[in-house]
Amino acid sequence: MNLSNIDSKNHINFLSGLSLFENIQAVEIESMLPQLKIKKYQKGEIFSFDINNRPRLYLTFIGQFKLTKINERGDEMILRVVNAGEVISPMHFSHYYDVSAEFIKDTTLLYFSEETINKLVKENPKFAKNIINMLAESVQSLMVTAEVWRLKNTKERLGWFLASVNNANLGKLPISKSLLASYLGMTPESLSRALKKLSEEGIKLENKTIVQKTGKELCEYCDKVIGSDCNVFGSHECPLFNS
Amino acid sequence: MNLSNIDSKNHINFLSGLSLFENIQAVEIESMLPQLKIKKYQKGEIFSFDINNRPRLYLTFIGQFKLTKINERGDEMILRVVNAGEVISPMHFSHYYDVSAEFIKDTTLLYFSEETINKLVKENPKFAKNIINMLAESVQSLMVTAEVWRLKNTKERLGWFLASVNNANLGKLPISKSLLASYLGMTPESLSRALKKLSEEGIKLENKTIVQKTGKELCEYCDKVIGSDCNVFGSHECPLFNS
DNA sequence: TTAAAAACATGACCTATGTCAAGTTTGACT
DNA sequence: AGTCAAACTTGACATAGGTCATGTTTTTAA
Repeated sequence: MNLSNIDSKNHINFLSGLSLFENIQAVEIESMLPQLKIKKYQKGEIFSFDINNRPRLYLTFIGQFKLTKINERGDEMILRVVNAGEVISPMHFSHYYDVSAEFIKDTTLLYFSEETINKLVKENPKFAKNIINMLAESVQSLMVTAEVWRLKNTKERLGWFLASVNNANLGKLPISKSLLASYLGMTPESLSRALKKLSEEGIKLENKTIVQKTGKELCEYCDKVIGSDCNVFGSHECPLFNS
Repeated sequence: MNLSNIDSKNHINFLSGLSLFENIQAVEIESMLPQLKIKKYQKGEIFSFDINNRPRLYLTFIGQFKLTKINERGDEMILRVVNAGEVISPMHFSHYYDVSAEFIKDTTLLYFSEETINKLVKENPKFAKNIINMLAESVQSLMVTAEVWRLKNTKERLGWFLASVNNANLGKLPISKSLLASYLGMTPESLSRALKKLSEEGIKLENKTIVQKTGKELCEYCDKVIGSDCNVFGSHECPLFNS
């Protein structure tokens, strides 16, 4: 796909807003544009990161998709829900690891090839640092996810997710309930029941928005990683530092 | 702790054998030694990666420990079992993430401070690439672990672990059964029962060593990521490519 | 070599969460 | 506005795997 001037401007703006391009000068980003490829996907489409299109780094320009693994029995695990502005780099996965993207909304992905990224890492220590930060964040988020799955029951998992949404997304649920259930590793039925229990504690969902009775109920489900986005984090009001 | 000449030699040999120092010249490694610190721990000791000693990168010179998270109820999750020659970099974790190391054997850790590592990343693109590879491996291994926990039952989890040990470690179990149970997210009782089911399929543990009836039984539990270490991987004998 | 402790195995029972089936609500498209 | 499909809820029931109690084997230490 050829890029018009307007597209180029848009892409430069988009890229320079990403933390992956923090401290990278505009001229330098501009010089990368010829290597930038674009691909559009429709809602519902499935795209497999196989040997031909895994060794890349993808940037979500517009849209939303889920990164999933499916086993022989057909059980699905959602590794991550990727939103506009987020990056995934299957080029850093094992050569033999199969993952698929299933698009939740119409989506436009931008991507660079592995060589382009590796060249940049070699030539620009700041970019290397940004890649390192991105991977470190993936590690962190996977460790937290593992913990949530392993040590929390359904109600706690849901509470944890709502607490994180409340901090990061102003209480607006970014995904549907059934997708959320799958992401949290439970059935929609269990999510429904968990929500019922939470509503007894004063935590409700009204029209995809989180509503708390006093506004503090979700604090019980917060942790230090998601809490660092909260405006009372670390203060005397924050239960995480008062026990 | 001061380092003798002999220690220095040992450490240089040790470091240059790590994939983290691949393609790094011996002189360069030598120049880093003044920044290298050493700490010894005894079996059973617990060490918390808190604010004072998290911003580092640790290299396991001798010994074995488990990286764990514990929740309020006291349930423990093993994130990783770290063996001699392996690296962990809590400096790349979130500022607020608490993890502990519990030493399974007497252990000697070497470490560099965050500044030392970051300086090296800045100055040496090859080292930056090695750090990126290390983090990418962490991401990969956490994704696989998540999949194992989420999509496999106890028997399959154990089978998967035995298959990976069989490929990577010549069939010798590197940890005790109760530690393994905890690592696989089940109770020792469940592991015992899972082992019983596997023995009906011709897979047994004799004196911490895996014994298979025909030698192919574990292939059923293999996947493409752990299989890439196997000597029949990808050939017509390999069930992963024959279905 | 033996005693004590730790690790492991086995059975009975319990519980969280999955499955299935039958509604009910919501939302998208004429 | 009305229709249909999808999303969600609720109840009855099933089951994998946890808990607890007891017995056996292995390891450690004197």
